Amino acid sequence: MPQPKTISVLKKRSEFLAVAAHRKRWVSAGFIVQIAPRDGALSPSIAYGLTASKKMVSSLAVDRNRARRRLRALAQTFLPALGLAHANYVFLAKKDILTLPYETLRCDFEKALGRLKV
RNA sequence: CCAGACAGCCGGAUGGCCGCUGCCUGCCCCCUUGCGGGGGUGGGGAGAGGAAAGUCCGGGCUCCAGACGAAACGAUGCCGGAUAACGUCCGGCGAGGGCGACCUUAGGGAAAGUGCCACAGAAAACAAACCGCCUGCCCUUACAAAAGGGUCAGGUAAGGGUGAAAAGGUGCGGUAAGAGCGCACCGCGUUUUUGGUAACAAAAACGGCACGGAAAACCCCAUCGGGAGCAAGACCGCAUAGGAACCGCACGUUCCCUUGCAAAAGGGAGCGCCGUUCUUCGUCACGGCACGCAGGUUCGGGUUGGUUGCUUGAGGUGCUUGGCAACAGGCACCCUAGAUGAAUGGUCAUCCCUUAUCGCAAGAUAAGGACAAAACCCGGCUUAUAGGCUGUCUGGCCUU
RNA sequence: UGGGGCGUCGCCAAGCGGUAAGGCAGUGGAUUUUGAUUCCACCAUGCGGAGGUUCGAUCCCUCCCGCCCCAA
Repeated sequence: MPQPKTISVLKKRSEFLAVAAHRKRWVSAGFIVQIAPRDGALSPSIAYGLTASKKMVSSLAVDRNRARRRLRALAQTFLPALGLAHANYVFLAKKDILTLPYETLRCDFEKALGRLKV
């Protein structure tokens, strides 16, 4: 729940590529999670990035924005408690994230984070 | 009440919990001489659209380019007005559609020129004779008349058939048969007059039909247009390097002045050459005529961070004045998103609406909530759009 | 942001004002004992969609839809 700032956001293209190159991921119905180790010296020990592409989600900007917001809501709420320290996460949205109930997404989120190790 | 036309508006509502991005602000800490900056933690307030879309036009703004003109290229195209501008809007005109309210309209020029009009048809554009009709001549029956005929000579655009289109239409006269050959009306053209700013309309006279379509075929005429775009542009930081290769250079000439004995040097003017603007050309302007600096092209290498531009603007709302209107003027009030792997939300509840099922009904349950999200900013156009509301008008039916 | 191009049968495609070539594939038949090859025949509710110009549009014009490429 509301904690002092313990997570930050990935913004650079090179950071996204580094996480993808680590090749560890978990696939669920609504999204895909990728994980990579994070430099321990950086002050927030967890960081995440979001991707909603035209190919995987929808060609409409409205749908892509909604998919990204649902993912961001999940990450902001549960990642500080469930995420591993010194890790970078990247979430890729899939088309079904627009229609799945929130409760299902929450269960998938917990399961995916439990399975992934650096 | 039904059907319809036009104009305008809305684009789910309220609340709880948890968040995001700017702005204002209280407190604490750190850096700084100071201005100020950074971090933490509270509070307040703001936060997608009518199309934000497609990127089809027009501008503002910014940078680049020495000025102007012509050609080329592109766009527009009835008339008048509005506007910063437009291919937009408003008001008219003409043409077409609808019983009507109203709607549609790329609508300059075809006697400046070139080209096109397939098939069919005799003929498709300085018209033309296939059938037919008529006259003459000739032949035959049977001398003439009449009828029939002809590898004959003419006349004829009334009739036939073809075609999208056949060279004014209808009627009367006229004729060998016909024909604007003549006349009346209609159409067309020219001229004049009247009304109108104009497009155009109306009337009169004359002409006697001359002028087919098509310019969304080329084209001509008129008007407009310099190019690129906020990834424009500016600043800071970082990094690399002070790279490599190649290209080009007119080495002019005449006169005058100054210094000098002279050689020569400096300055000025003319001609010539070279360079400088956007595809080309021209006129003018500016600069140059040097063995040394600068220039151009290509290759190689580095950065793809931050700040700014960035939201006060042809701005909104209300009242009012002018105008048929688009719109313009005046006064008052208001400040209403500024993100950049890109905020403006997630979730829950109640209500509203729609659909489905159950039910006589009240109602219950379930599913769902149109299109579509700013990316420098405006004015338009086009396209998408569930459901709903308001006003004016038209046609029909019923009742009084 | 700016610029350019393409949609024609299941596939590859020509045509670019006058009734839509051709090849591959498919279907049927002939040849063959059978198959391949070869030969013959058949195969497009109308050229991505909607309007307009024209007598007539795949072609010309306008607006949409889908796809691709280039520059920064």
